[in-house]
Amino acid sequence: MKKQPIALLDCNNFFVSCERLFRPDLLGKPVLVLSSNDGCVVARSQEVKDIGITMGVPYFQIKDIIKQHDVQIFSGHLALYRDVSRRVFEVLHDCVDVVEQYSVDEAFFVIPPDTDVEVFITTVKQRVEQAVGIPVSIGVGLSKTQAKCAGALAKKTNGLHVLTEQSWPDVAASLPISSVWGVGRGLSAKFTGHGIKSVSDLLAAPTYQIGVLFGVVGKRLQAELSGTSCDPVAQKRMLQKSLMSTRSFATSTESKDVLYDAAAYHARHIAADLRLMGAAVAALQVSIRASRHGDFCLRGGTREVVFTVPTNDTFTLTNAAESAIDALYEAGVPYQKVGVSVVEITAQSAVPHTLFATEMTDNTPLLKAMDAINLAAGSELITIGSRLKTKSWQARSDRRSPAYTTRWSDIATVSA
DNA sequence: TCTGGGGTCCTAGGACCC
DNA sequence: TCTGGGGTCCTAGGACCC
Repeated sequence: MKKQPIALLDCNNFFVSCERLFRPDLLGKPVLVLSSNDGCVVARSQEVKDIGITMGVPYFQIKDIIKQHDVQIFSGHLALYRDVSRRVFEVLHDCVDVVEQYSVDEAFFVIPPDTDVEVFITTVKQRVEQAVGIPVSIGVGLSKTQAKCAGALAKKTNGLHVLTEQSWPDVAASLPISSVWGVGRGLSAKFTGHGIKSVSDLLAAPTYQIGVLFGVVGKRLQAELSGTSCDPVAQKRMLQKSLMSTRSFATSTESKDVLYDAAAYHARHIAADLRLMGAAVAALQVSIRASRHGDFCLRGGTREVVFTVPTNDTFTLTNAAESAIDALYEAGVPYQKVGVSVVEITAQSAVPHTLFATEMTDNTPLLKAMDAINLAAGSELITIGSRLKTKSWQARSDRRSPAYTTRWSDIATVSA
């Protein structure tokens, strides 16, 4: 059977492109987007990359250079980006059958059989860019890993790159092993230590030796790079395996009430997400941490609460989260972060009826109504489990753009 | 003074069993 | 004084990704 090429569609400088969508005056100007709490750089326009500002660098370290080059700054606005992302992939789904969304700004898809690859991806790129207005790149190879390599090359040219059997050996020789998808700092150092510096070096190494030294991860990388796909494009999106909500505080705190409040905030957001997914969970984990950069960096911990029956009930989850805080809290520690996560997510339809729940109240109608109101408001109008009147612990987002697409009051006005 | 948030997968090691 | 070997399952932690 002939191998069907795999493509990767990647939105260019995605968060920056989203901001520019509603601020076309910023096209061609240096723009960057900051993480929550305006902590560090998470997206850069090409102009910002050219200045030499690197990914993930703390904001306070680059304030001078930002001023010097008149860089435009935005606080990360995930709701906006998610909405734009949804539109991008809607168009992609219109173009192809087999699509696997990989992240908020990337998706793999299978090139349909008997298609001219170049023509096909050119059309896809044009359709997305015309319909949504976000510039995208597309790379094509025989595996996801090859497609990622092609995608990187695409960004350096006109946004399209197709690897062929003829071009691949030269490309492989020019690609450092550290640039490969799945090769991070640790693996890269280990590869280099064994004399494997480029993709060709890895392809030339005996497979059994790679297996011994690098385990299944190494063998899979080698196969994928040689054009044998080990990870097919998944047509159906399965239920995700875990879900978490975490946030650093604007400033650290020793207040237990703040921890309660933050834990409840995360728990009810997870509960709402679960209901949206039609899913339930059997356990919830809460973790609290002090600052990573200080005397208390090792303080904190994780606590799990198990439910007798899988649930997505906001009251149950917030109560569990607060009881976990009770167990974890130590007076006198300046806490910086609270996170709540759930694993083993199951479809709600698969939740068994229990023999043990004696008088379980069914809050479903109430919670459904609450979800609908909050969704329509575009913010948390109704909350459960809050103890504090203010959200003083919440992160700073001083330079956040309006919710152009998800909040009625923020819709852009057009004058003609 | 100020360093993100949300995921997946793999591995090693312990508990437990026969 | 002697004290197996092999298997499974679970968990915590690490590496990696966007």
